[in-house]
Amino acid sequence: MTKYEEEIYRIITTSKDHLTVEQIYGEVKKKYPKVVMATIYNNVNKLWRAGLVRKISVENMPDRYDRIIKHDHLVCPRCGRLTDVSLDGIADSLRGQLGQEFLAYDLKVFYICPECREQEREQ
Amino acid sequence: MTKYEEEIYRIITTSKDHLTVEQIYGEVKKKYPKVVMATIYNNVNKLWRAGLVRKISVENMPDRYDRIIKHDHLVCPRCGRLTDVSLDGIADSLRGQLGQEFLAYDLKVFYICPECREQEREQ
DNA sequence: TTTAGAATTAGAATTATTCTAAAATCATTT
DNA sequence: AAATGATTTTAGAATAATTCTAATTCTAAA
Repeated sequence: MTKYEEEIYRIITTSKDHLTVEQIYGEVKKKYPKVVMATIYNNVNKLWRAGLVRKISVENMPDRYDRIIKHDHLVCPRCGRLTDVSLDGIADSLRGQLGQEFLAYDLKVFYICPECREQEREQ
Repeated sequence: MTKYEEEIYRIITTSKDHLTVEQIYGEVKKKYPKVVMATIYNNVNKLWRAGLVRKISVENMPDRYDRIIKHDHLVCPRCGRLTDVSLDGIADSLRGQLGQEFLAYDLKVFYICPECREQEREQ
């Protein structure tokens, strides 16, 4: 691993949030102020292709990066907030219903997050 | 509905495939050769915001559009092919496990499609 | 040290998408 | 049918996101 790979890997896997390349860029800059965007792209893609980080795509939102460890996501369509959640039994259910092997699955549940629900009440 | 909205809606909802804006553009052009890309973007976004079509985002693939009718997707990470599939019991399982209401969910199952599996065997 | 290979940089190039203002179209009222 | 105002479409510029390329720097082995 090169220093940037290592740093970017560390940032993605230790962050509580789900970071965009823009945000990762901001973080890497704190330690290596001269880094350029191309390096962030190079390295997140490398990490992603190597299966070391996970990329999360949601319609009309920038891609975000996450640790690999298996979990699902709640997505608030109002504010874009992602929340980790672990749902049981999905893989078993898929295995039962699909007549074939699968590699992985990706489950997003859309809901209005508490903050947005609160805001709505205020209006 | 304007003529383009109508045409684009028809194209998305009657296609067997899951079309990109590029492909929708190609289709609309058959009937209205002078149409420009901006019109496609305007109208798919309008349809999407109105909840009349669904947008599908998969990492490292262009967004695609689909009919609204509820179903899940198999995704082949090799070739990008999307296949419709209807999986039962997911919503119930979510309702049981989440302590809160949700709006919708989005489930993608990654698998190597028959064509790609075949290709692999040939090598 | 020198050198070969990999990593990083800078910036250009490409692609995707949005924005803006003008032109065209449409529906409605006169 | 002509005039009006509202909406839609167009063209092209502007912006944003991402990739590419070639030059430079770094690293580690000979």
